[in-house]
Amino acid sequence: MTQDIARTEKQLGAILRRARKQAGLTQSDLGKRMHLRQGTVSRLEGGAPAIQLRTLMETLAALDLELVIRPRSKASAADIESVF
Amino acid sequence: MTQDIARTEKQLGAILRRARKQAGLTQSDLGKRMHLRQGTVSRLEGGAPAIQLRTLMETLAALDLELVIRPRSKASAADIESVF
DNA sequence: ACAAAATATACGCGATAAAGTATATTCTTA
DNA sequence: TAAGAATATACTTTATCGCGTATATTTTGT
Repeated sequence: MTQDIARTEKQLGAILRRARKQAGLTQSDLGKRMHLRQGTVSRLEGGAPAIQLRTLMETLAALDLELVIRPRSKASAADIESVF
Repeated sequence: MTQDIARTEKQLGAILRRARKQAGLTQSDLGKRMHLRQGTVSRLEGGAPAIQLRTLMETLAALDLELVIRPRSKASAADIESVF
């Protein structure tokens, strides 16, 4: 699964956490790459809604990820939380 | 063209602006859909980096868009998107 | 060219992010 | 099960959000 859909902050956080772990990084490691506190990374991954956009974009860059914006796919169930 | 890559806040803003116009909405129209002021929509579309994540997610929902997070495309042979 | 509509900015205000620093709590794993 | 590591929380300070409201500056249509 190289593509993950995020419609909520929580989904987005879960995706980022998985990507970070896959890269073998701790929150502190990742934070050091972009001047973010470990605690800030924790909030982002936890799905805090009031995180700043800059923080998200920096994190994506640090994890070598990119954002794709597209019309909502209809096929998928609206229910989410299906994190294994 | 149904998929737009955003690696910076400015790119993201431009994509949202295009989607809004395509939906035939003004910034005020869009703002009313989610309790955001016209001025806030303006900043988001302008690429302000300190916009809050919640604001982005609400805007995506109001425009019936979704976010996809994926590894950065290499732009070489692996770039499947540029078939057009 | 002009009026109307749309968008960009601005100010005060309450709320809150993120820094800096520290500690508590929850995993790991030897 | 007891470290040790990783993650979640907390407090103060500084900066900025988004609101409400208003206005300035484009952009659009006739």
